[in-house]
Amino acid sequence: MVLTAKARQKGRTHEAILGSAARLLREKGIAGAGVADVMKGAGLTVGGFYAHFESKEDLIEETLRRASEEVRQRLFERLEDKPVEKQAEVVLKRYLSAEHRDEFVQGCALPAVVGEIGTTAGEYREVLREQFAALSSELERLLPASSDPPRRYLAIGLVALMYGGLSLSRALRGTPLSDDVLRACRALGALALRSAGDVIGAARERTGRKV
Amino acid sequence: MVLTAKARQKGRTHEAILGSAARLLREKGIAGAGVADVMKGAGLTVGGFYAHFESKEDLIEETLRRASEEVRQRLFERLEDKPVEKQAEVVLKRYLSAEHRDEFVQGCALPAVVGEIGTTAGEYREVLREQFAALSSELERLLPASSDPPRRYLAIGLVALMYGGLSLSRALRGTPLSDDVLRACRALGALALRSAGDVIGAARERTGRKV
DNA sequence: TGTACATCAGTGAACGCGCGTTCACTGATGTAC
DNA sequence: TGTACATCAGTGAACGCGCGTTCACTGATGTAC
Repeated sequence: MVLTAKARQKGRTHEAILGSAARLLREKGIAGAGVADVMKGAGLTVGGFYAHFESKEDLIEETLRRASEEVRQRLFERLEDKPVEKQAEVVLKRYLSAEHRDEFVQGCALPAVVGEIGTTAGEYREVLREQFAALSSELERLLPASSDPPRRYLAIGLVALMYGGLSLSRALRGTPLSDDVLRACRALGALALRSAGDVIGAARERTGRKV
Repeated sequence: MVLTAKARQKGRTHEAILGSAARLLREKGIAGAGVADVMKGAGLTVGGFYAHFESKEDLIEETLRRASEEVRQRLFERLEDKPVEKQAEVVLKRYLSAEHRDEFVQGCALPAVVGEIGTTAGEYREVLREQFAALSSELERLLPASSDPPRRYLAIGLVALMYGGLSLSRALRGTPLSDDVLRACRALGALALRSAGDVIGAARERTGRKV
């Protein structure tokens, strides 16, 4: 027997803690997601926490990785239904939707953590770097070939636009500006995608070959 | 005598506290800017704080307003030297420069506060709304007439891009991605500005009149 | 102008509170014989 | 299979610490006569 009943139960509890942490993290940020609250959200008491994680820092790192991966998966799923040249825009619209802004349980956690990572010693900088890179390179694969800006930069810029828009929209929740920000970012993103495509088209016309 | 020496001294101290608070706020965020530290930075001790501000919340509101106004002023100064059609891009480049990213003393405070405003009860939402609106409408005045997206939305989107880029770049400080993010956002912004201009040009050609 | 009192910016210790972490303990599960 | 012991996930109170705020106090400045 590789896994005893006890070990299986521990695994389930571990997941429950991570789930509770992800929810609180998105809603209240790193500092706002207290260990006692996280455990309460998983139906447990504080003391048991350290049987599962070395420290709060450890929990946050694992939660960030897990949550980012989930969001990324949901963001890029079922794209085959859409025409290739529209797929990037679909991702943009999913991310910059009012539903995603209001979705604390499953939504993107970046808006709740980037500021804190920037202002504190930055223990989580590496996790952010790796998750940001994963997001932008997955988006890059949906972009048309482009030379100005290069495809990689276009992807990075779009992710920054998406993050900035969602972040501000969440912070402005309840005011009319909140929806305006989402709309504006969708429009700006679409304009950039269209233009990058056009540049390709124009270049192709001029040079008579693929770029 | 309208202002006694004592009152003048108090005014100077008030400014010193605000200056110290602005510095700490940009560097460490709202939660990280402790009242005792702020007072120490102004060469004072904790207790005196409440002769100047009702509460920490009061201090942060005043600091946010003051700091945003200063940044806005610096961002839009000496633009007359530049050709009209380049002014918006100059603002973008100033905001998304490596110098601005590293500038804690005078740089933009938004990256340090937006996340916290989004995740806490949001006492500062109104201040953010008003400062965000001021920034985007000042930028709007530098943009070419545009109908898709409308000029106002273009401005809002660009501010979100600027904020997102600076925010991520600061959080990724020290990694190569940090510079890439700035570069990518500058390129994306420039592309959008160019394209919005082109759309106008194209529409003008088609319709034979000003749009 | 001089004197006696009032004001109040600023001091520094103390307060209550919430946080991350520790710790002695419990009891169900797992292991050894 | 049954029994005695070991393990360890989870409990809940307690710890130290940093925070925002309060408070009795000081002493220089301002006011009234």
